Amino acid sequence: MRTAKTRTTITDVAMEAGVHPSTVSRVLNDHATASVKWGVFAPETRQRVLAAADRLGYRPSALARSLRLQRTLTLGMLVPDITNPFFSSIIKGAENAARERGYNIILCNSDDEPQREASYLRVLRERQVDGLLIASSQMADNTIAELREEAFPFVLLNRATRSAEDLAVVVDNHAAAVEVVAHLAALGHHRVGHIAGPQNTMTGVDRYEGYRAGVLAYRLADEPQLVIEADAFSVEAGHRALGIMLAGPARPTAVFAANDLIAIGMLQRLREVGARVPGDLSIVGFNDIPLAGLLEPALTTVRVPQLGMGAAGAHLLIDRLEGRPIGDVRLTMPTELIIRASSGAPATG
Amino acid sequence: MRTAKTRTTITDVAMEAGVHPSTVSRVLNDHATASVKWGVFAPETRQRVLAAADRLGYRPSALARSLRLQRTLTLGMLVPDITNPFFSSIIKGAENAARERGYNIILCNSDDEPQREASYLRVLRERQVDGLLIASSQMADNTIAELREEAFPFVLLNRATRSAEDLAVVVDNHAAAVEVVAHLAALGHHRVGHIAGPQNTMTGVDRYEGYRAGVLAYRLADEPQLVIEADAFSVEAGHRALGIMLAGPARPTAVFAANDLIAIGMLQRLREVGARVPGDLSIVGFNDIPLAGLLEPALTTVRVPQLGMGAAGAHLLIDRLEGRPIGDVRLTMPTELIIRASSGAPATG
DNA sequence: AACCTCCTGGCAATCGATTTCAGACGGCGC
DNA sequence: GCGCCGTCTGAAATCGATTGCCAGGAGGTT
Repeated sequence: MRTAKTRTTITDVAMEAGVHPSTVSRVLNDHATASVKWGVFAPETRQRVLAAADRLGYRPSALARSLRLQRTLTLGMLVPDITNPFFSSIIKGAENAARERGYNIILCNSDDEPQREASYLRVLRERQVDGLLIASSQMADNTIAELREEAFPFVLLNRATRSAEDLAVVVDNHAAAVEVVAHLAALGHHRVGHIAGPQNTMTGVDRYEGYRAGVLAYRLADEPQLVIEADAFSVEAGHRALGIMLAGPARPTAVFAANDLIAIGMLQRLREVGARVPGDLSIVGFNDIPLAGLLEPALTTVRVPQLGMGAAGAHLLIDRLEGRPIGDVRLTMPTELIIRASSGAPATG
Repeated sequence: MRTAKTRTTITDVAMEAGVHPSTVSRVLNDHATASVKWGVFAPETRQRVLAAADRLGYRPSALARSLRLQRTLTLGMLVPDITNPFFSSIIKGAENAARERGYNIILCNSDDEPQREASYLRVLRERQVDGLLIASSQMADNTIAELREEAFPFVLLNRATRSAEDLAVVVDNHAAAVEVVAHLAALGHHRVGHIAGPQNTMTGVDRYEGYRAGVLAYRLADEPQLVIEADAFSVEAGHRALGIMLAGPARPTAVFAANDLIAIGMLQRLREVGARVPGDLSIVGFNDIPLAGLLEPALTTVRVPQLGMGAAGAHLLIDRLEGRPIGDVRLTMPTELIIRASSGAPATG
């Protein structure tokens, strides 16, 4: 019983219909032959084959087909942490788009460990995924360079490389960060701090540099102690980092967090010390994850179109795979500053 | 250049090493033959093969191997919504466990649409995934019955069926719900409401019935208007449902939400109407998603070991796939009531 | 010296579908 | 009536790896 019944193959269908397997294949795929331009089959044969396939509940083996065609209709996706709502939204967007176009996604959670990343990369290539969606921010540039050299198709999400030929979907982190600082300056803040993301990531660096540009442009207080580098884009790291900043002499009236999770960690810290937001400290995040608007106070943040980024990435990759013309190699999605309750005017005096 | 270089195959390695492909296969897999009990090869041959494989950067094709072996070392996973933190944690747990044991996961987001579910199910079986992890709560029981009849291996996560043979990893929703009501009763609440989950899901029904049992056991107010069925396990549904309850004559002093997202929607509604939590209304959720403790007020909720459930599900499935002995067909994970700030004594008078 | 045993590694079938090449058959024009 | 052409279908190779079976050779025993 256990392994008794083997799957029904194309040969079974052929036997049942009394034709050759190749005929079955052609009928089911509406295939053109050298002589037949548009798979026009004798209606009688066609019917017999379809009926037989139906009767036997035939399901073609994607494995066999992939082996023959040398394409799997599968994309590999590498993300640092699926429980980060930012990435889960991106995944959802990518998965939807891929599905629409007939592709599936094998998901790999790297936990930001280079070793896991490398191991997954190997596995995905052994499985002959047609292409890769890489949202893993820490992946070493030379790992990516390797992919590029081997002409393995991939698209970077929420990061880019120096190479101008790599496909990537990004946002203008620098400009958005400047906009955040502008917003805080307009509210009357002069001492604006920044909890930066890890500086070995592109987003971390770009947002930090945008912050610096904003500080200079708006002539805000420019002191080293106003910036702390968080060791991860996480709640815990934000909690720790703000603790460090508050223990020092910085005394900011507003702090720009490198992402929403860091901002949430900061809010938590502020609750612990009994500070009011935005009364004692204004907080601005980045990404606008689904829960950002539901926090208390609701978080002012930069909206990044997460579903859109995922979808754009998948479409870009599939366009490349299918040889369609590609517009821009680097796609920049629009951002929008969403002003909510966590940012306000500084306390006077 | 584009398609010039085809992948290096086992035949290439064989040629390079001057041996037969079968020898390469056996060396690389340390394989026993009829006569050779433990893949003992002439060290010289062995070295030559390994060196050749290394020199050519040989990567076996998982596709070809899977076709031959009739197993893909791949699991399919169906979830209703990856952006729900509850499920993303389960996915993470499952993925970690699967990875440890050499399996990969193809992720499918059903969005709770039966049509998408069915379509994914078909695709996953065409791809010959070795087994399925099903966390999709709405999947019709007869779809599952079909899988069972065809002896297709699967494990249900966070739900079960009536059939005693189906593998499942669950929590005792009924008992946990009773415990929630007990907690609220102990705080002095007499009018405890319930925003129930969709009653076409097992978790929705079990938690509702546990609530009912608790209400009866603790002799609390037992009025129909104290229960509203949310139309989804989502923030928006919770927001709507509490609005409906508050518009009616129910006047609860505490409400048990069928899950944390519903509870978050309720908190949002209460902020809008200016009610204080827990002063005006105590709120209890279910699941303890990662952000539950970071909300303001921090959410009292039932902790469900999400990573553990995912991991247990993956292990259970793989045990079944590999023919290992299986302890309990239905694994019940422990829950724990986490008391935080959102539940307190009712206002007196 | 003949025979047996034990290693080692080659041969070929197999997994299931696709596709090129070629053959068969029927009809039509001359 | 014969040849040609167009339409359909069959035969067989192919994708890349695994594995049962078998052959040949080395070494030991009688």
